[in-house]
Amino acid sequence: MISGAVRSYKLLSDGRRQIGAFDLPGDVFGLESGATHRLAAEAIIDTTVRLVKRRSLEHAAGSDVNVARRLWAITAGELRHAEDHMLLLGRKTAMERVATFLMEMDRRLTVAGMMALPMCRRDIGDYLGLTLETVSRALSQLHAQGVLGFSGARQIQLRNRNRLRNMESCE
Amino acid sequence: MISGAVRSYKLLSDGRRQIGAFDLPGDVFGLESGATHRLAAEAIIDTTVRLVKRRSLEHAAGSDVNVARRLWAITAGELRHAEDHMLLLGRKTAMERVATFLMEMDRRLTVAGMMALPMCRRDIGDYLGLTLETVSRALSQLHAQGVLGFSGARQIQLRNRNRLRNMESCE
DNA sequence: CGCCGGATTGATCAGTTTCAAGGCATGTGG
DNA sequence: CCACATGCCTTGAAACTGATCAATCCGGCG
Repeated sequence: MISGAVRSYKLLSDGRRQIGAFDLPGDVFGLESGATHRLAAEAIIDTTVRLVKRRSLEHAAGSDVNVARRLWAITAGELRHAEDHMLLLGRKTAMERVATFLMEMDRRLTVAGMMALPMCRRDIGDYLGLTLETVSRALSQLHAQGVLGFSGARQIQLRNRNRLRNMESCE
Repeated sequence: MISGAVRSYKLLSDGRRQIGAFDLPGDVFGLESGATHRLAAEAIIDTTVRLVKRRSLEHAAGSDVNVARRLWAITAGELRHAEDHMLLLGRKTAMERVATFLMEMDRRLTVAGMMALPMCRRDIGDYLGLTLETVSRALSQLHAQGVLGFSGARQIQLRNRNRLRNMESCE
């Protein structure tokens, strides 16, 4: 992916949604070993992606061991993320989830001390297995504690990363 | 894996546990593309596994394209399972989780109409992001409804798979 | 027979969701 | 330039689901 932001998700028949990952510039997504699509993907904001045909990938993987290794490594990286995320969804509290989310996004998209979130509160909730209200309340609480500052709802500055790291409840 | 049953899990520092997968005979587990271990794995019952050295795998993958493809496919299969499980953990109700669990185990270990669960209620809870009490209550309720029968707490016979499939709340 | 770990069941509690109201920014048309 | 509509976000109160705490129960085994 070149620029923008994408959400990859699954839906239940009644509309409940679980976002499995947010894809940001530099990420590879939609990669598949088998035949069928696993997750739906949508751009959240204006997005530019680089398309690679399955055919040409298979060809390259078949002829070059390093390409094959690289493809495997990408899938393994996604699996690692999914395993971390299962721990979050199954066992963390709402505040721990939001803290973990902020640390992840800080790592991936903070520039010059500011983090510009491309997604709305509902998307964050569907990523963390929470409602948008619970996400909003957690962010408000962190703001009240001085852990973060806002410049508009989606422009966030982390003021106390240590505090946040403690709230994450890591392995 | 030859025989037995294994649980693969992650722990939080305070002991909360999330089981990412149960591995049963025929499954490959512990496969890794990078260097480090991602999940801890423990046998639940007496278990026999076939060990393969990382070194020899890497060698085989480097020289044989089909082996490389197969390794990638195994990791991709684990990713697919993790994505389904994130949907369960993030968005399904307790009863839907238990129903999904029963359908999965039915597929993987029912023989002659009986399913012999190798894991205790706590393990099931830690797999489904629930407490052991909630799992027990859901199973009791299904028993009362005639959806399943017990012969001892871990010997289960599914009597109404259609009903169970409806409770699963699939995609 | 009596012990022991695992399982069930009951009562209460707490965290998150749900429902509802209102606020704030952005954009559009008069 | 202002009035107003719209989408997103915040906040409050009530309701609910699943967690916690606690008491048995059951089955296998020494």
